[in-house]
Amino acid sequence: MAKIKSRNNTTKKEAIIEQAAFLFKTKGYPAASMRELAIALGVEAPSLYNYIGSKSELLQTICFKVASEFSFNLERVENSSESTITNVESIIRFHIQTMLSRFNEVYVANHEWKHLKEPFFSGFLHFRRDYEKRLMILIEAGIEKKEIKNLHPYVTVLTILSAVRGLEFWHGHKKNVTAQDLENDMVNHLLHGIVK
Amino acid sequence: MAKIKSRNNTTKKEAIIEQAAFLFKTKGYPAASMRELAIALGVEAPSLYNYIGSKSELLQTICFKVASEFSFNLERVENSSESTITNVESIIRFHIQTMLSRFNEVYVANHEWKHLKEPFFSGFLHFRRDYEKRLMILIEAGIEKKEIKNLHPYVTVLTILSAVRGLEFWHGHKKNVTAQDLENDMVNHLLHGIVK
DNA sequence: CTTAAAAACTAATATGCGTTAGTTTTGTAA
DNA sequence: TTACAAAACTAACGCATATTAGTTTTTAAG
Repeated sequence: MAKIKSRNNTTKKEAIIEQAAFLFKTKGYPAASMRELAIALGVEAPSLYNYIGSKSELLQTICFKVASEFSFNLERVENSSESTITNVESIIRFHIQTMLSRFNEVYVANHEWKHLKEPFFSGFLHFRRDYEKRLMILIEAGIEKKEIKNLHPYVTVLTILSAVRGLEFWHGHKKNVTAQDLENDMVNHLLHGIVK
Repeated sequence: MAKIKSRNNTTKKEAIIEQAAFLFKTKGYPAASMRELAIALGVEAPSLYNYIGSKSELLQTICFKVASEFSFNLERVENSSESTITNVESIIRFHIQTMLSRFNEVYVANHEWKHLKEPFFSGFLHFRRDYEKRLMILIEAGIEKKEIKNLHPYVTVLTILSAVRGLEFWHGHKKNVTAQDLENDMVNHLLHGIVK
């Protein structure tokens, strides 16, 4: 009867993943049911299994897709020959832009990864730690070059990553500020502070 | 047979809430079961209902206790006659200290409040928005007095709140940095930036 | 020692979950 | 029109959940 509605340039599996990202974000992974996901796609729950292997496979797909994109971007920056400040700014802007344009998936990767099953849980944890470590190395290089204040590198990394992550709250608000202004103000804040 | 172990100066209900905070933090509210909570307290699940009304009541208690503490602190700052910078610094330090000393409960209030049932869900959402608004008013006053850069106040509030929230990741790491150094470095970063 | 309340227990209920099996419908190409 | 595969359906299984009811054990005071 009803057919899974797939937008022109996406497969049905991609449509399921997209809807799952929205649902996992809204309800949280454990509270999101396959029946509810199916209804949102105009279908009965068992029909989903013609396209996917399991509920947890959906979570894995979302989390690791996001992870690989951030990792790829960081690699690009690591190979650049710009100043550390320019590199850090570039990373902050990538985080902000990705957070805003791919909100559901990034949110799920940030919040629901702890419900991954092994070995994916450990794999994702390892990715996170590795990503933070690579950022710390970047920051340390900047301190070495006297471009950046001698604060503890992990605290700096944590502050930056946490701040951009917090855009999940801005997403709902839609204040009278454009995405571009938001991005510029946050970069300014994180690099130069708020004290005049 | 087995008795709920209550530490000397806490009631059994408080012991349940404390353990629930740990469990809700670790597994997430929907995935945390009353059976598991009971086992952690050395008891069968139905016995818990001699002390509490329901699972969701536990979540409500945790979320609103944390909320009231932050609200109370903000009220204190609002009535102070210090400079805006001093006030903002005070709030940041309170967030950091509370995050570190009351980790489980603050984490649950930050992450699991969306599983509150009505009218508590709406109530908590209202509290959050109100808290952010009051912080914005504080920031706006600082901009007026030319103490603070003219960035969009909501972006500033979001950046600060998100950064301190991110300490949930530090908690596990226990890097070679004391809580005091962490606090000072993060305050320094958020007020004055990282660029030398 | 008796007694009454506090606090544990066992058993059971209703509900919802992810998933599988088997069947029917739909869409497409020969 | 026929035939085949893709994709939907219904029914059901096994399991876990929060919670209730009713009963027994433990605790502590008179």
